[in-house]
Amino acid sequence: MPLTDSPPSPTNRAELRRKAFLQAAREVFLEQGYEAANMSEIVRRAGGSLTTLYNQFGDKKGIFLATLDESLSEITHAMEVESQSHAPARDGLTRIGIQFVSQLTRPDSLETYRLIVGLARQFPDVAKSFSEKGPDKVRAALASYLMDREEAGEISAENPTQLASLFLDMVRMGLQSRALLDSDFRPTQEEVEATVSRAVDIFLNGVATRPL
Amino acid sequence: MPLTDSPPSPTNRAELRRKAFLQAAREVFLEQGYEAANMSEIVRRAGGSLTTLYNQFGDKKGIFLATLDESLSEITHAMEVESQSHAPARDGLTRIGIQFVSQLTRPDSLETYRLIVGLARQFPDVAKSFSEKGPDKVRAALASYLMDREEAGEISAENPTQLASLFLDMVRMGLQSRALLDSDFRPTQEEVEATVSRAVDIFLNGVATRPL
DNA sequence: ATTCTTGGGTAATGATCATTACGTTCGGGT
DNA sequence: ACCCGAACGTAATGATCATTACCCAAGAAT
Repeated sequence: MPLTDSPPSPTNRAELRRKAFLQAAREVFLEQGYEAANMSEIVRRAGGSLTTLYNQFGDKKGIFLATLDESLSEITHAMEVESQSHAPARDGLTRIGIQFVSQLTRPDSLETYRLIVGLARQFPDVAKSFSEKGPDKVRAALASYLMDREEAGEISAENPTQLASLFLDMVRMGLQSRALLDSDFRPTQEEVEATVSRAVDIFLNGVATRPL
Repeated sequence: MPLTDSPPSPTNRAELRRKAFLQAAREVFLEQGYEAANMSEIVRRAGGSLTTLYNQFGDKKGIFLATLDESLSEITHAMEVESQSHAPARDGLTRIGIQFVSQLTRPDSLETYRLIVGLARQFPDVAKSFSEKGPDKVRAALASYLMDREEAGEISAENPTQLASLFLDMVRMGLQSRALLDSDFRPTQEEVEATVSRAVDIFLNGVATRPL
């Protein structure tokens, strides 16, 4: 287990190696997938040697989990929703939606998600930890914002968590599911905004021309 | 290319073999994933021999594509949406939604989807063909139903296709995304109905207590 | 300077398959 | 009963790795 204290000037050699390995491994896993990824390729890109790689991470699964951890914390961190806001519903939802979708359709978020979904059977713990750190957190944050808006009398939110899920799925999946299946597709900022704005419309007011 | 005519009584031997291979291959691919799937294991389960397997399908990718085709047509066929219906919006949407979600959360639909998503980078053509045969078809069917409902004056549907996507994503993803990450999760009929009914409510009337 | 530890480079080692080759057997058409 | 092509079963063949062994260099500590 790496200690955080190190001699002042000569920055921990091992630490540098580790960073380089993680960076390279992440590239390789995202590009090739878990099975197809080649340990030697990682070393080729990171420099260093197979020996060191194995000493630091144990085995292939070990280094894979380590890279996932890094990717996850990066993604989920960038998603710390601004749900403390007391902005009016339309504004707040739009802002949150755009933030959320932009984050999820970044190429490496997508690739990471592909990996996790593909391996959910093999590594259930990874998938679970992802759910908790990512989706669950965002949903909870949005739910609390919705409750705030209900108190303001703008909306009716009996079941805020379920409602939050519905909204997130709505803004998210149009673009994400397309992107998941077509790895060349990358939505523009305008597309993101248009999708979100349409979703917010429907979420708030529905499509009925009269109560149905 | 296999001809469809065969001697009346002695049902085409090759045809039987083919069915058995496809069935076994599908099991193996869904259980193990593409890379990990073992050709000999397929033969072990199907009976017959490696030689015959290769003669019928060419190579591993070939038999994989063949099984995918079968899975897809099975799924989409079962979903030949009752979009010809002229039922009132709430009824029609509810029925379509339930049908759709039940279908997609079946274990082998989920596993098939996992496989395709995981391989989208490696075999873009597979992912594309899946999109066309599956999602695109369903979306189009729903869009036409929405237009019908617009003519009936029940809803306003400027952009029916986009609207269809939003609705489908809404009903679908709550359960599907949970199931994708947790391979043990299987929604009950009640959960499906509750989710869909809530989604239909919001889709039709929104959550706003007054126009926003 | 010398030992000691850790990382580097290269080449085993051992598995695990996809894919093919080969000699045998079987069914059914004559 | 005889023949032919299609299946069988088994065992190559050849790749491709994960993982390990070995031996050498360099830096730190003594």
